[in-house]
Amino acid sequence: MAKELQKQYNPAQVEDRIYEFWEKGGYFKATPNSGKKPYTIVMPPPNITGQLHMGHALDNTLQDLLIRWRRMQGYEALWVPGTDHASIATEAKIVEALQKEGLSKEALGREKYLERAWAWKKQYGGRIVQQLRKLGSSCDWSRERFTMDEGCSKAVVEVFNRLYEKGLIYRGERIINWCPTCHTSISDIEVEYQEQQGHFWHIKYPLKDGSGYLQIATTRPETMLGDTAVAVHPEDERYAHLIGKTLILPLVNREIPIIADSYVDPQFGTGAVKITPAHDPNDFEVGLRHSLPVINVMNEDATINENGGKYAGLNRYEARKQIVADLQEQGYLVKVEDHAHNVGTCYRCSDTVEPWVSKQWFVKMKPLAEPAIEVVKNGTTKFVPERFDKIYFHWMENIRDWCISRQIWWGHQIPAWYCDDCGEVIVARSAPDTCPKCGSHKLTRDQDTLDTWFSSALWPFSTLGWPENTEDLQYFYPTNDMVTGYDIIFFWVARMIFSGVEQTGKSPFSTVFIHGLVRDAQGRKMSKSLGNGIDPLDVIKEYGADALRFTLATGVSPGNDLRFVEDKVRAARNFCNKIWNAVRYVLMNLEEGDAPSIPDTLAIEDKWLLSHYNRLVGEVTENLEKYELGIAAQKLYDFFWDILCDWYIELSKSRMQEGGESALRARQVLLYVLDGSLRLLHPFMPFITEEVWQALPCEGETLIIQSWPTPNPALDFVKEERDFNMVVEAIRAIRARRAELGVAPSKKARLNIQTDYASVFAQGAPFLQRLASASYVEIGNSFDPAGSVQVITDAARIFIPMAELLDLDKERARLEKEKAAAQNEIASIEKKLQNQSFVAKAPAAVVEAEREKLRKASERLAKIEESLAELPG
RNA sequence: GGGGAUAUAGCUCAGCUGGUUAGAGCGCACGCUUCACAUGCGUGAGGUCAUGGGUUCGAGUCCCCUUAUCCCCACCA
Repeated sequence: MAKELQKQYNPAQVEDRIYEFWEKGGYFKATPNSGKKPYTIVMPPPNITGQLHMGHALDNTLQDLLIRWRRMQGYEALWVPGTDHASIATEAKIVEALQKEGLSKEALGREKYLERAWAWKKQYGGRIVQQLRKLGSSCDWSRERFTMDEGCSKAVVEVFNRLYEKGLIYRGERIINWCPTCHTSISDIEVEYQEQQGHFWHIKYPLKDGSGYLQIATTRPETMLGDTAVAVHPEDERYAHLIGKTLILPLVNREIPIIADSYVDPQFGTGAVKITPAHDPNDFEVGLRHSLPVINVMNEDATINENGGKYAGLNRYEARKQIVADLQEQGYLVKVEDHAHNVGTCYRCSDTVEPWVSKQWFVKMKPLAEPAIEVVKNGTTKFVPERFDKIYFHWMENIRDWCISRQIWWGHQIPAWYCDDCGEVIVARSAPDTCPKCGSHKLTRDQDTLDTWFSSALWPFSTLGWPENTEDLQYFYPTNDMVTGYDIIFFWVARMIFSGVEQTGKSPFSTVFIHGLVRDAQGRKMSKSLGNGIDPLDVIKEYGADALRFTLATGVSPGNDLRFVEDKVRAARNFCNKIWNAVRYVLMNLEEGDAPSIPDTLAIEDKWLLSHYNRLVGEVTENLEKYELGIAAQKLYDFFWDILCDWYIELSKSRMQEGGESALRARQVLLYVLDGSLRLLHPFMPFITEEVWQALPCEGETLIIQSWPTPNPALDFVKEERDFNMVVEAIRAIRARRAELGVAPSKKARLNIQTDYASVFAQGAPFLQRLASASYVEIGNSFDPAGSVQVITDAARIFIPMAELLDLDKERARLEKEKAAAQNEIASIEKKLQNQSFVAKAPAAVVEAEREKLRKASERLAKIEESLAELPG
């Protein structure tokens, strides 16, 4: 960079080159048993179907920030990257691609289909991984994994077998959520409920003995084809005499009993509920309690099957229409009401999900949930922010069995075989060739695959080599931080915790750092259908990856959503430019042999800067430890821009011009503070800090592995910091006064300073000249106020001889105003200090701070009064 | 039905375990071709910290009520 010295930072010329430098240099690689303490993050694997979106950008920025920080702190920092096969989403894409060629997966056959799928994965699976590099993600790519690679697949088979052996996986005919479009079962959490405007149909079912009717109400009349009972509440007096009697199901003419079950709410509807065990989860339960037959009336594509008699073949909506029409015609329909109700939809395709009875595999959750609750209760694993543990507990405590089988082909095929001869079920780690029960060789493997989250649940340890007891696993597991969005706590985090605890005996991570969703400027969720998504790659192209990262990391408080506002990115880009130019300034003044160091002799402003810097080091580190990344970033920004650039660099200019020892020392201090600041900024903005750091005469080849600064008590120059603040305050006050009077900055003026801190102001004199337009600075005990504009600070009275601008009346009015303000301040502090309980109960430091404030305000007031008294006229 | 979040300057948001004269960026006004940066510099205007109570020597910060917006869970057919 030194040669070019462009005025503006151009990220496009830097980022790819720096990334390659790091990757080729092997700086992202972690080595087990290096003698350092391990620090591990396992990346939430993005779907191979996906493209990088803002959510990924946020998630990975936070992870990279933590990894880079810990790496610099001297940990053996490992960030494991990888991708997820995303069973349903990927299958949908492949099927779609096949359709375009006029093919179907059935026509192709499973084997050929899977070949196509793998080819597809090969072609697109690397895309998002490349995009992650653009962000600056410093993952150990040599350890990149895929949920369907050999190792992860082995882990899946192992876990399935273990759980089966323990009786925690079972196969059964249950009611599940069926998506007719995706053509598979989905788990309870994959169903999203949407409120829809529907109807409430009141239908009368005739009693078999001809003594009348029982009226029921339903939102889904088509399911009556599968009714096997009508239920009433056992204590409902209206219906007590009917319990045990038989009804004739209209249209179908099936005889069904009237049963009593407390599930029925007598207040709701008619107080009588049609029971369809095959098509409603609650009815299914009722059916079990009363041993009712289960009559499935639907096909996989949600058309009515042969059990639906004349309605067979109709889709669910046509069937509903027809049935309602027939009921009306035959006089069974009593009335129709409007009724808003929630309809379950598929979280992938949004089609209406059908509760449907079928044979599926399930994980028994209760025994797994208990220890998983325990590790969060006892603090082994913590949520940041804490409030998410409540959500976690609530879900875990009310968990139902997990349906894990999916009727699709892309994924981990279930390691279960069925004997064609005796029907024996064999779950095994590898394909068996004989049936252990009957000896038959005719075995057929289960056609289903596992829920994609089944393999994701094992991700923190399967990626480290489990079930083998690898070096990586021993050293890096359990991992430290899991960084993910709150939307995925149930799908993933909870399942990783119970899987980790069950399989490895350890919770997979100590902290779950939860972030929110990235929304658009109006606060709407970014989505394809709204077309309001902002492509992070576009942002990187326009503003640079560092600007994007800084934007995402600042103003983000844990767990809260954040709005993506382009103005913020622009501000971050400007900050990059500020860093660039600060370094450029130093390089322009650099002389042979300069290096970062703390000279033995320090000027007051050097100490002022170093003291600020030293405090920053401590605070930023503390903020990061508490996951307050946004606060840390804000502090770095303020320090760099305000303290370092606006003040120190400006102050240093006089010294640079003078040259000599003083200039040398200024350069050393500047280099020292820049070196440290760039280290602190590196996790937030890795590219520019690396680029610029390498151009500085700092020791070492690359910033990425430099040590993280630690506070140095020798740099706490409390007195000098306070003293120099008097000069800063004076400069500000003079500038303000001049601006108020409309004096052009180019118009220099003499400053006569009356102060009790003569030596401090003597040291500050050159700065008053440079930064407060002083032509000459004189420090003395008293000055003739005549013809002078006055500026009063806590520490000084400053006389600016500008007779032509002096309006005595205005001057007096202004001084009176300042006097009143000072008096008010003093009064309020005195009131506090006179309050005995304040002095007694407040911490000593707080009381002392109040006294200090009072002292300063009093000094100022005295000066104002003096000025007023001296005012001529 | 249950739980949670948010409400601070025109806009977007900080404000950690209670003690600041309540902050930042953008925007706005005024002034600057100051030899790192106009993606800049200086100065300034702008806030009853949603309402009402309470705890406390002291509350934007803790507790309760109310209002508004948003989210999650449950899913009475």
